[in-house]
Amino acid sequence: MESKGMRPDPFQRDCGSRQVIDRIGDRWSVLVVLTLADGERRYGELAEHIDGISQKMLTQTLRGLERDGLVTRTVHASVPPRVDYALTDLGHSLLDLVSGLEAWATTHLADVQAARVRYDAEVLRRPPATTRPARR
Amino acid sequence: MESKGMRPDPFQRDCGSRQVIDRIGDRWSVLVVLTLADGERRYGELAEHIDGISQKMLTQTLRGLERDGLVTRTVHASVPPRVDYALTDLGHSLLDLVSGLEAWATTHLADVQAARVRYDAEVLRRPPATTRPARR
DNA sequence: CTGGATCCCTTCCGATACTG
DNA sequence: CAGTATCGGAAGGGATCCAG
Repeated sequence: MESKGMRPDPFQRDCGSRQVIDRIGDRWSVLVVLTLADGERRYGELAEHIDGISQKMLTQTLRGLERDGLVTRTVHASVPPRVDYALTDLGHSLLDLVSGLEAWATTHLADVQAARVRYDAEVLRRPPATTRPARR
Repeated sequence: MESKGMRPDPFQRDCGSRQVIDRIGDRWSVLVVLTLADGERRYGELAEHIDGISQKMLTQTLRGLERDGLVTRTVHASVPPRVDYALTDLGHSLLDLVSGLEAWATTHLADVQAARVRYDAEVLRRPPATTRPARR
């Protein structure tokens, strides 16, 4: 139980805020949230839209987001079954941030790729260190 | 080579923008960037400030950030050796976003934790499905 | 002090098969 | 259609020892 005066500090290993950052940082969570930006989507729609995600990871990611109160899961008792996912208010509050992430990624992609090429070329030019004598 | 008219699309599996998102999503990258927000830091300072990070992960994370052009690495030829890390302009452009992430995490931590408790309690109440007959 | 190299255990994650 | 169950390979990540 944290007292009112204490702010959560992600630099402390046991602070829950680090778990929150981890979830946001999750590879698929960002893409799922972005896909739900325009409104609710069916399970299959999500799977189709997010190229390369496996059934397992999609389900697992959705469960995680649901558990954290970021998305809702609505089961329609019909045949065939239909399940809709949508962002909660909490989820929407995250949307701005995540959109910003996407925007940053797309606008600075070229810079990052250029930096990588430069770095890799530099590393290749480095001598193998004073020669590594086989140990012993 | 992408033509000018094509925007990077993180929903495509092979788009580089997804790699960028992955780096941001990296567990330690966010914390390292945040630590460098106030200016350059020595290797040891970073290690001390980010509770729970191992030497290996710190070094690995810094290399990744350096490769992507987000941080600079400055070696001072002294004894004992001293290495300073600092954000590049590109790194600074990311800082706003990452700070937003931290802010969101800390302000909504309580909501997330409450949602988890609710969800977990709900799951426990669920019946073990129509009974699992030992297969066959 | 700042790491590089290794060992090794854990977690992630994709592929596949099966159920309501 | 929307999952769950399971297996095995790949990657993540900590501990330790060593070098410049």
